[in-house]
Amino acid sequence: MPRTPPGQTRERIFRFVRDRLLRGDSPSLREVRDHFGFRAVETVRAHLTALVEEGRLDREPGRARSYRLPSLPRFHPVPILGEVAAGGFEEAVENPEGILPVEISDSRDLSDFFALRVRGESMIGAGILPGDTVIVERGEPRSGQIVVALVENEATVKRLHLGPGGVVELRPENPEFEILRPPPDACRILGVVVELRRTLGTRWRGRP
Amino acid sequence: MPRTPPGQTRERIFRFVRDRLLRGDSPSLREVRDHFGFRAVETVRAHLTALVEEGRLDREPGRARSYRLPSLPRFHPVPILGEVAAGGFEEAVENPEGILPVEISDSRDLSDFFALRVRGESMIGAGILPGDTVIVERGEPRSGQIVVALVENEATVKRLHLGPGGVVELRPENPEFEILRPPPDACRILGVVVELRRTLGTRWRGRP
DNA sequence: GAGTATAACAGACATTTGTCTGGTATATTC
DNA sequence: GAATATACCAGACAAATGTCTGTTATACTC
Repeated sequence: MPRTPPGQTRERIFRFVRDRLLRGDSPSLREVRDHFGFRAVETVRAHLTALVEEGRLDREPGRARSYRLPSLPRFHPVPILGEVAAGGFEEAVENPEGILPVEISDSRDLSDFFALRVRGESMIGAGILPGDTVIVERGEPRSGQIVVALVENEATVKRLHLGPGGVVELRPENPEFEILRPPPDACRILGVVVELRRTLGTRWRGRP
Repeated sequence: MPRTPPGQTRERIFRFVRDRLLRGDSPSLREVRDHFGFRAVETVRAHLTALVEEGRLDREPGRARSYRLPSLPRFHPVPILGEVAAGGFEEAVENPEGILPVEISDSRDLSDFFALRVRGESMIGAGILPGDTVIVERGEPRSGQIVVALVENEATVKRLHLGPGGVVELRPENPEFEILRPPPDACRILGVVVELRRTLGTRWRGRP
């Protein structure tokens, strides 16, 4: 293998490893060696060790395939809930429609998160359309935040307003919908919407 | 280790491995063994082999830490472009602001995808707000699709309408904005918006 | 030219990790 | 009760993988 200008091969190795890691598949030293046509494992190890020292990679010594991207946010499994309404909340978490990988800060409690598909057009004014997926964190919501609430056995996305004396208002962002003022015991705030995802397909092309 | 009811331990092992895999970290047999307090590696191997036969896990024999989730959509690295405007497009791809893992079908060409942060309020009617991140696939757009276009050296998100004779219309979805009818040589359609992501609130979110 | 840093190689070595063969115990089924 | 299936254990083994030590060559600096 001919000698290359300083840093050039290292950059190519970094990109190769990075792309493999983003696919969830950490390569072994020999796999990297073979990909670049090196003849010595040590060549790869030297480059990777340098990349770790530069802070561009992380690793655990003496472990197979342990290189990681320090800058890459870690994905955590968040259950996509189907019918929260009928059963209890915990049952819904135990039988998710699917799992969605979501970036969550390490300081948060993973079990506080879930995802929900949006029904209805009541939040169009906030850019939340039917069919969107919202990611929700359970916990005490503040006034003004967009929340998921369980009202009359149905999960609904609205903006929360807390009035004096603990009066709860759930405000839609669509003039065609009414503000909900449920009595405290008929309404349970499930959590705060922290992220929204939408896949654009062919379904709603040309919507007015 | 006491004997457990059939299937129960296997379920727990599956969940443990699944969660580790979603964090991008495939456990070794001995790591699983230690986590559950087994004394024999073979116990774990038997369970995992069964899970593979049930189709709940995938693996490559004779490879370290090679268990995978077959159901998990594969995430691919998509560059987040900063300033497309100034420089050329290829330069922007080479120097991304960050990398965003995106679910992409295997039939697509990974290098056709990029992500862009939305500026301006011209697409509020389509539920696309400033600050949102759109994921874009390069390629020939069809009339009616939401596209990213390069007009007067600035990337902009609009709905595309192709009129007779190849007339290009870029329609905002906000009554306060005008329809753009750029001459063909002053407008380059970069691609079609296929996904949208929005982070709400103060939750931490890392950018690599 | 001497010194130094970097790229790449060579090959032995140690550890991690997966594989295999056989065994014990507890249910369930016929 | 015999046969069968499953959960778990024990320990040897082999393959994959990371580690180490030493070497050669090229480029740059003083």
